[in-house]
Amino acid sequence: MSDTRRGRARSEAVRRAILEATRDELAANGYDKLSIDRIAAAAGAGKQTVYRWYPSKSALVAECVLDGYGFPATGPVPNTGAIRRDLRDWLGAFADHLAQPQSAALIRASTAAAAESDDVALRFYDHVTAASEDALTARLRDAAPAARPASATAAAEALVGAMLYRLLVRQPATPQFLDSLVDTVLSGIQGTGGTDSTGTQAPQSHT
Amino acid sequence: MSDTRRGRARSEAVRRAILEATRDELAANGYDKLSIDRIAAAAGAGKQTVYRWYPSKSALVAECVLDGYGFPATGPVPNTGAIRRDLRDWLGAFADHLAQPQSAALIRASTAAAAESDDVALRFYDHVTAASEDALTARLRDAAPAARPASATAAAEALVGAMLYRLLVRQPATPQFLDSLVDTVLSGIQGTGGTDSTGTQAPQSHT
Amino acid sequence: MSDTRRGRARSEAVRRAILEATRDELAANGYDKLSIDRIAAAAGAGKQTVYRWYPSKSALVAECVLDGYGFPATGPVPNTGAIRRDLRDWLGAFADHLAQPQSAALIRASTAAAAESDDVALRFYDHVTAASEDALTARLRDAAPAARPASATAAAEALVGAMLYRLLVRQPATPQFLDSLVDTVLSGIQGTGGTDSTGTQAPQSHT
Amino acid sequence: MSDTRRGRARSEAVRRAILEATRDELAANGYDKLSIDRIAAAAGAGKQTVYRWYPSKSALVAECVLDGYGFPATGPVPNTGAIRRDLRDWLGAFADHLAQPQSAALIRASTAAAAESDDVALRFYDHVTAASEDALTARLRDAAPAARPASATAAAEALVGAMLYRLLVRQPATPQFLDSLVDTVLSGIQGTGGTDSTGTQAPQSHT
DNA sequence: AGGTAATCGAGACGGTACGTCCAGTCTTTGT
DNA sequence: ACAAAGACTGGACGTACCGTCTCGATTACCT
Repeated sequence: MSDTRRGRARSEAVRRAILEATRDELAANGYDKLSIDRIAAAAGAGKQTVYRWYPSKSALVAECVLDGYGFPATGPVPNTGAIRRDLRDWLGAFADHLAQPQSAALIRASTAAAAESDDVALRFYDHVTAASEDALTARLRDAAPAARPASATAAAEALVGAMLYRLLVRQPATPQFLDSLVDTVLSGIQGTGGTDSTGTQAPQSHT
Repeated sequence: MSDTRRGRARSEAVRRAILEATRDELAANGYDKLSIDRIAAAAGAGKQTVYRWYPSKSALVAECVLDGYGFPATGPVPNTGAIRRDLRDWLGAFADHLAQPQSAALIRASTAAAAESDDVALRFYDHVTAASEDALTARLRDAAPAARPASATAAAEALVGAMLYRLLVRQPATPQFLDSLVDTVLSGIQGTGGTDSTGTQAPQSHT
Repeated sequence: MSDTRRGRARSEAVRRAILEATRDELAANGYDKLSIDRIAAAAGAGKQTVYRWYPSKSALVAECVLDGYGFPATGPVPNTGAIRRDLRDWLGAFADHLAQPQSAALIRASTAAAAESDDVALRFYDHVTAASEDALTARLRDAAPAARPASATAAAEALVGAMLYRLLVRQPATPQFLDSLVDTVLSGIQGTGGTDSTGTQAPQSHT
Repeated sequence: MSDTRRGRARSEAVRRAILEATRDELAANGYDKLSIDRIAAAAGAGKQTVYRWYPSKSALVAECVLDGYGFPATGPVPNTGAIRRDLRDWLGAFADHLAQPQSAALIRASTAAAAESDDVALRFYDHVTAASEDALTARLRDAAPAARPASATAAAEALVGAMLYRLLVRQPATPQFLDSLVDTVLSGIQGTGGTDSTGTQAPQSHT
């Protein structure tokens, strides 16, 4: 009873070459114009080899961007004691990464891939939300132990959503924008404060 | 010196038929598998006529979703006096729209189109951010005249970004999520409060 | 009771412009790539006007080449008393005309048109065979009153057929070829002479 | 240094299917209305495969008619000792072939193809003239060893030219016409005889 | 050492869609 | 009524890719 496979072993080197070629093609031409033929040619591989590793264009892109090149590692939020500055720095690092044209192209490509494929969408969600929510939750737990977990999710997705939205619509995430974003998420809309004299304090259910 | 156009007039009826066929195709197959051939056939039009109106797949989709069918009109935020409830209702109406599978497909398609094309991305931004920011700004002005304009933009994009992100990654915008989102945007992350004893109050410049 | 047509009269000038544009297009691109759009544009005419005069591409080409430009008038065979030289000169003049690249292109185009359309084929036959047979018959009647009419037809079509065949297959009608052709038609294949010691003199019926 | 071809071998079966589909299409619709789309569909092949084998409509038709179906093999002229009857039989067999509507359509198509393309024209010439000239020369050598080679070419092209001309202009090659043609080529125009009392015996140079 | 089997580059295969061009018709305005 | 202009449906063009299949040539394991 043996699980060692017979025949020639699959080459990791070829797989890497395919991912690199994919990354280059994505940065140059975007998701829509991605061509398996071109990728295979650029990687010096046969088309069949590409399909052996990745069954579809979207799977290839997901692998490339999420587990290979392109998406930032989303490290932990730093903890200097000053939460506003820490959050701002963390978000700024993310913005700096998105400001590189090549990274922007890769992430836009992965959003297009996620729009097409449910599988990729879920991988995208798992990779992005989980990481950023964890980072945020960990930092907030230090600053405010009473924070409810749902708030961290909402805040994480508001931050990530706003950043990706800006990327999608080609608006730069300026320092001013990042400041306003951090302020909003930490303190609520300026001027409304944390209280609502006319509304109900408890969240209302809808739908 | 004449501005009268010679030749047969361009048919608005055909244009509408093209947009309707596009809408149906998008809902059925998604952006990637959209075929101009099929759209033209379904609209009873020649391919050339489609290209006469819209130079590319992305332009067609943008017109279809933004100025035709699919994207909610993003009306004004209601003003019952209770801002939290008003905002929650406004967002809930948006979420209800996105919960319809057909609408979800159309909007995912338009995000894919925006990812492909700078032009479409800007039209998307103009249509979505401007409308939601205006609605939000108008409502906040009533509630808190002192709010800075930048906050409205950040808040609007945080809300819209979070909603679109959820749509993209196939996560339903549950009532609980909407509640948390409204709370965060109105009051900041629960537990951190409106003050930050350790951070600087004034926003820091970054990058 | 009036036979004057109401409205604007059809313009002969436009018709001529159309034929000239057709001639130029044929010489430049050949029959296959002929485009009514281009012809109309070059003639400064609307497409409808072209179709009003000529219902099809082949009719237009027939009119252009046969009754307009391109095909030689096929005048009478000269009569200097020396029939061989007269026939040779007549054929030489035809060959000279076909040697011009533009004329060659026009006639090749008309053969392509004849291959496509029965109508054009018959017009072609009427124009070409009748004229050359008449010319040949008239000359032969002077030289040999006993000649049977069928011979003139066969000889005319052998000559015309050989010339068009050479044109079709891009072989120049060299002086040597013309000499051999005239010899063959006037005297039979060299060396076989006018008698056939082993065959029957009277033509045999076949089929 | 290797001449082994890599990749999947090209399928002769597909090539044959393409030629058969072409033959059927040509017989049914003629050269002008020939559609590569339809041919590929009828052959159960992709368009690209058709283009891989034949770069253009005219090349495809040439291959189909000349080296495939349609053009008679132009066998040797029979030798029963009676040259007139032999030649008449040979030509009659050719005429019989052209009398079939389907064959007529194929050959008309190949003349249209030759009119379009220099390449096809030369292939046509090589296939037709060479074969008929060889057949004729071989037979004449037996009957009249003194015949000059140039005569055989002229005679062959006069015969072939006349036959193709009749085909082009939709005139049947009647037995009477064939008789006259054979007489003309063997003995010269009836009534002029083999001598020319008023002309020069030696061919004149022209042009 | 010699089979056996999976993988490799290469590229032909049946298809689908592309974006362009043209045929032939129809509509609009101008003459 | 005719003419130019030009939009319309329809359909073929030749190209580019898709995903599959078939080659000969490599590797690797397994007798």
